[in-house]
Amino acid sequence: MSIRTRIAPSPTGDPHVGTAYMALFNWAFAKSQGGEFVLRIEDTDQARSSEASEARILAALSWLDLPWDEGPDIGGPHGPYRQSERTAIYRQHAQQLIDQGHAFRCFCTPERLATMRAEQRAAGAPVGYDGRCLNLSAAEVSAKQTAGEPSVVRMRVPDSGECRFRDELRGELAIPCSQIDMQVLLKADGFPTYHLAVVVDDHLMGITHILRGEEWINSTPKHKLLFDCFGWPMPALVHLPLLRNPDRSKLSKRRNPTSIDYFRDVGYLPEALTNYLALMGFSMPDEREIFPKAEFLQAFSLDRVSLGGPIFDFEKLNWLNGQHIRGLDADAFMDRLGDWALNRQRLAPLAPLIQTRTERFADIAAQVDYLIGDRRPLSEHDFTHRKLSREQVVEALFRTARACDALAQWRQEELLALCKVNAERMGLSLRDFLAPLFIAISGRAVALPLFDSMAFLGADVSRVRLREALDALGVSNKQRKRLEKLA
RNA sequence: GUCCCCUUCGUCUAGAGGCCUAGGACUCCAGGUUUUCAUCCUGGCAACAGGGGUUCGACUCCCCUAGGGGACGCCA
Repeated sequence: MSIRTRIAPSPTGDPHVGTAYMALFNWAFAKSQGGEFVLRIEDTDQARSSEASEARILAALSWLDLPWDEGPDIGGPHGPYRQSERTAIYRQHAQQLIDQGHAFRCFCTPERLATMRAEQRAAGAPVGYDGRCLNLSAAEVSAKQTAGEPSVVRMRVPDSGECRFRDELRGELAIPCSQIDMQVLLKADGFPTYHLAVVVDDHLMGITHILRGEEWINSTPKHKLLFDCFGWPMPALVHLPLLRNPDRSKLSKRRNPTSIDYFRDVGYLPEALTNYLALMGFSMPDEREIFPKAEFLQAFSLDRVSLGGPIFDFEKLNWLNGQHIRGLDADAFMDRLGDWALNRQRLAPLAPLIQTRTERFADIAAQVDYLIGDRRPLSEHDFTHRKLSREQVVEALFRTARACDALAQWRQEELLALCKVNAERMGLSLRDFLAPLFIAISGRAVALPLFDSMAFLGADVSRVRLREALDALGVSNKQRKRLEKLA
């Protein structure tokens, strides 16, 4: 049987470099053995999923040149490849589980569940559903349903024993059943949770090997149980290590740029990024470090995968990107540079801003330098302001950085709104509040409009610049603690 | 708190019981090439988490401890 792997991103934000990492390994594993690589969109979270995000993920994976054989855009024999279009399938399977006694209706409110968890945690017990609705009679269930009470479907879990499964890199793993929660399978809105959808789809789409992040090991028993209930064979499992921040925590946008678009925008070559990602947990048999994707594919083998969580090291990525750039011949170099810098599509949003401010084309470079390339390095005295104290400058930057970290949608209106709110809280005019931000983002007091600039630069670059500004000002731990308590 | 995973230079890693005086790469340092800088070349600093076993022999196998990470959502 032919090998089939998949990448199953959730379109809930920026295309994440972790998705690229998993896609690369899934792609390499399948393709190295003549198999297929499937792209499936896991958009079962109605509140957070967006078409825009899906489009960006597809574009990002295309940019990295990780082509999929089946997917929402190109179809295939196992479609649809978007989970929101498969809800009937999940409902039918959930019903089957109920009919066979493997699942049950639960009417507990989110509020009750939250209190329950808080109590369990306080008591030091394993946190999980307490089984209140476990033994509702059929009559009780239908009475509640006709009364219009919202409900979910939960899976039943054996209350003793342990769940065993095999990880191709770690061998046999066992997790006590007491640790497995009675997971919600179907939400009140009729959409499946990840756990139901992933099992049903992986089976129906003929996935033979699941390469995913280590963070999933603990929920594997839920999946194993479901595969068993349905009487389906479990795909082979490969849990890859997680990419880490320098402090070894899971890579996060709060501490590092994580959007694939960031890497494109600041001028990394896609082949350099995939090359670098291939080095995370994998090594060539001859220890070569600079190689094209085709050779990675050729050499790929699970027994060359290591398990320690690799720290994402921009220094080494920069070196590697330099190697790839210098490896280009002059023509290719010019083409690639042109695609990056003088890209019509990329520059389009800038045109209306620059045109009105230009008398000679020579004026342009100085206006956009901080948008096309890096902003100049900052020091403390760049932030001296005629009205604002140093403390106020720091606070304005901190508030903005914090709000930006939490921002779901990187849009001008949202940015303006968050600045207005924070300026008001500090009792400052918007103009004064924005002054340090201009410095942080552009490196100067007078620049193109701030929110246009931030929108153009994107979330990751903007966040990095705000963090760097705070670093330049040298915020003490004491001050940081005070700032973190601010409303 | 409960459970699970992981552990070789600061970082990415090689290492499948003797090839190990532990190798390579990034960073850093020193020298060389270069009108400057960068590239490039040469050299250097730097690690088997600790403790017990098993074995003639342990970086490699087992156990314990420690450290790190992850999971515990009607998120994925």
